[in-house]
This record gives sequence, C-alpha cells and structure tokens, in this order.
Amino acid sequence: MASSTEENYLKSLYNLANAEGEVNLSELAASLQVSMPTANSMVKSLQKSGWVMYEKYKPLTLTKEGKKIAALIIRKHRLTEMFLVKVMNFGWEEVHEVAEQIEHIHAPKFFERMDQMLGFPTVDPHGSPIPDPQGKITPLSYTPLSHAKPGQNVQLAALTNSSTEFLEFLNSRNLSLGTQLSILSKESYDQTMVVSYAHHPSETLSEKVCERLLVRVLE
Amino acid sequence: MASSTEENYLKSLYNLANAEGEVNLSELAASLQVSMPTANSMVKSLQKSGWVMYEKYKPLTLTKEGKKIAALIIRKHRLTEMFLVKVMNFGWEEVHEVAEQIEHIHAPKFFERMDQMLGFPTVDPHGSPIPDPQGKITPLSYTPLSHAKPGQNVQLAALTNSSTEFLEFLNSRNLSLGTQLSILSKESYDQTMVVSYAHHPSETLSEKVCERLLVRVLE
DNA sequence: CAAATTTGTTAGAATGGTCTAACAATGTAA
DNA sequence: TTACATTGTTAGACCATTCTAACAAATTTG
Ligand SMILES: [Mn+2]
Ligand SMILES: [Mn+2]
Ligand SMILES: [Mn+2]
Ligand SMILES: [Mn+2]
Repeated sequence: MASSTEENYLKSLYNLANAEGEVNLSELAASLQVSMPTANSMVKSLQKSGWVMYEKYKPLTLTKEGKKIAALIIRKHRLTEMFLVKVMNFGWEEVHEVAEQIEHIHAPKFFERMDQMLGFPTVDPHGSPIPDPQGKITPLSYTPLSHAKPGQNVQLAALTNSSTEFLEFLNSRNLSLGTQLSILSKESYDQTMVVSYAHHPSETLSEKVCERLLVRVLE
Repeated sequence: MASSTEENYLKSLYNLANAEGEVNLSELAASLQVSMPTANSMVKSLQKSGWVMYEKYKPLTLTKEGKKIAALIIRKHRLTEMFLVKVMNFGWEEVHEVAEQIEHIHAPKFFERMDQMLGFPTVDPHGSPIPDPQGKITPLSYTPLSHAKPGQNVQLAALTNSSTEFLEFLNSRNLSLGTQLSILSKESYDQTMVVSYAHHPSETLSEKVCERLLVRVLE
C-alpha cells in the first residue's frame, strides 16, 4: 500500500500530466517542494512498485495502476472538501489544507458516508470533478470567462486556480459558483472585463481573474 | 511539534499511567506493539523534547507538557468518535480505528466544528470523558456492575474496555449507554449476574462482562 | 541468599524520506 | 555548432523509526 508520501507523489504526477500524460522531474520536484534528487529517488521506487514508468532522462508517466491510486486520493480530497463546506460549514477558501491531510486516511466507510450525506456530488466546492469510486473522472469542459463576449450571459462554474488568495478575492466580490454574470464590456487594451451580477451592477475584473474563472455560457 | 508516532507514544503513556503517573517500559512497548529497544530509544528522544521524565531503569512519567499534548490528542480522538457516531451514523464498535488516524490531523477548526456540531459533549460514545480544550479531564466515577447488589436499579454509563468484540457482544444483547438495568440476582459461585431491562426480562451476564460495565446507581 | 525470570540497555543494522555537492546529459541560443 | 542554461543523475550523508542479538540490572522465587 502506498504511504502518504507516495500518495502525494502520485497525485502530483496525475495533476501535472500534460496531454500525453507526461511529467518532467523538475516540475514534479517543484510541485512537491522537494529537491530533484529526492524526487528522482522516489520516482525510482514508485517504478519498482509498478505505479510509474521511468527511463533515464525521459519524461515520467503513471501506469494504469498509478493513475487509479491517484484518482482515488483525489476523490477522497474532493469529497472531503465538499463535506467540510456543505456539512461542517467551512468556507471554500479554508478546506484545501485540511483535505490535503484527510485524503490520506484509510477508512473506506468514512468516505462512503461523506459521499452519501452529500448526495453523491460530482464536483468539489471549486467546481473540480470528483472521480467516481472506480477512479474514473468525467472531465468538464467550461469556457474561461476571458473567452466570453460582451453581451453574453454566463454562470460561474469552476476555477482553474483555487489558491486561498484567489478565493478570498472572489469572496470580497461576492462571487461564488453559480453566480450569473452579464458581460457588459471588454477592454481590448488590457483584456479587463466589466460584468454585472446580483447587487453588483458594475464590477471590473482583470485579465488574470477572467482567465481563472470558468463559466457555462447561457443562451 | 510531535510527530504522529510521538503522539501515539504520549497517548499510551498517558493511558497506562498508574496512580503515581508511572509506566514501565515493557508495558509501553507492549501497548504500542513495538520492541523494547524501539520504545527505549523513543523514550529518550521524548525526554529530549521535554515530554517525558526518564532515568535508567526507573519507571517513566510524563512531564506537564507531555500530559497536555496527550490529553489534547485524546480530546481529538474522542470528539472524532462522537462525531462519527452522532453525525455520520457509525456504530460505536466501528469508530476507534478511524479515530486512531484522525486524532493526528492538524486542523483546530475541524475539531472545533465537530465540538460545536455535537453541542460540546463531555463523554465519547463509550462513556469516556472528553478532555477540555486546555487538556483538563474530569474523571467520572462510576461503579462496575460487578460491585452492584441484587435489587438495585442502575444505568449503563461507560465501559472499561471498548474492544470491537465486547461492543459487538453488547450490541447482540441490545445493551447501550443509558440502558437501565434491574439486578435480579448474583451467583456467588461464579459472580454471574442476572439482570432485566427493556425487552430483556432476564439476561445472564458473566463476571467478565459485569466488570467491564460501569454503571450509575439509581435510587 | 542464589538461581531463575523479567525488565531494561546497548550496539549495530535496515528502511523511508530527505538533503547538498558534484557531475552528466539534454536542450537552446549565439 | 559550440557555449550556456536547464534538467537529470549519482554519491554520500542525515534523521526518524524500526528491528535483532547480546548483555546487564532488577525482581521474584525456591
Ligand atoms: Mn483542494
Ligand atoms: Mn496530501
Ligand atoms: Mn477509541
Ligand atoms: Mn493514533
């Protein structure tokens, strides 16, 4: 069975994988905040366990088995976040650190009960999909707000970044998942957008913010 | 900050302490299922951290600081057990193993919310007292059922043993905390007691069972 | 008390996870 | 295409946690 440390490596590999499912050692090391030799030696041991495919100087890929373990940890992480928000009344900006720990708890029934109490949710509090109990994940395809056009009505569906700072920024603007926005205008010089939504007749959002907001376009 | 391993050692020391607050190394090792040299070396390192007082060949005692850390882990353990039973609908026989893991989560707010959702409980699902947030514990003084006399009416208040097997035995007899028992008789040969309670007009309990049941005597 | 048993200690080793220093391979740009 | 920068590897070390083997101190028992 994978240790917490190994689980974190598998999760990072899963999250960092590009379209070809490949990850560089340097990204992996950076994402886990360990030195490259540390990541290197762990990768070799993950290979021995059959969870990672590795050849000297080549990019890393997860095996089928490795991917499944990673997806199930992510499932526990996202279920936990949802539980903290919906059942225990945490703010969406407070849950990640706790979930980072609870995802390593070995107690199937604990997570089954969460799932059940939550009514089998498919997305976490930040709009990211929750893998199913077999580790299958249904990718959701939303549009970055930055790609939307003036005149469109959209609904906030997910985030590409869930840092505490960004979530606190959204809180300060009363923006949350489900918020419906009307796009009033877009400044072509700096890509700033002006939007309106409940109790906010005119709010200006920077390009940086618009890129991180994923929306569903309403007709 | 204490590691999970260290926390488990402190917790065992706390639970094993006799009236003088002393614990032998061999008990400690046995309770944690490690070899004596392992326990010995850990004890030395706990001493270095200022949590244990240790002199060669002498019994171990926790320092004030060590006791507090232990009590706060026990608080997290018992709050978790209560949460699992009351909020997540676990049986009292299913919670210990999960709590053994969750007690090591570092997330004050997580446990504060549990406490709040539970209405600030003072005992866990097995009747053991929950230390307060400062680590102060109010010992409850109940009587073992084995000391009760025929003719008395008592109420099941706590257990001296909470093994899964014992809890399942109690489940099989519909005995739970709060159950009111009338003591019908006690066999002086083998200390077996015959009791009656809701839907159980006459149930025979072995000495072993009676010693493990703590009761409040009703007038 | 002396012998036997139990309890505690030391030494030495293994594993998992981490580091720094040194160097090698690969990729990019002059 | 050679030089520079980036990326990856190896070697060697450290700390935490665990073990077994050997021995020593303390306690119990005949
Ligand atoms: Mn998260
Ligand atoms: Mn984690
Ligand atoms: Mn317990
Ligand atoms: Mn524990």
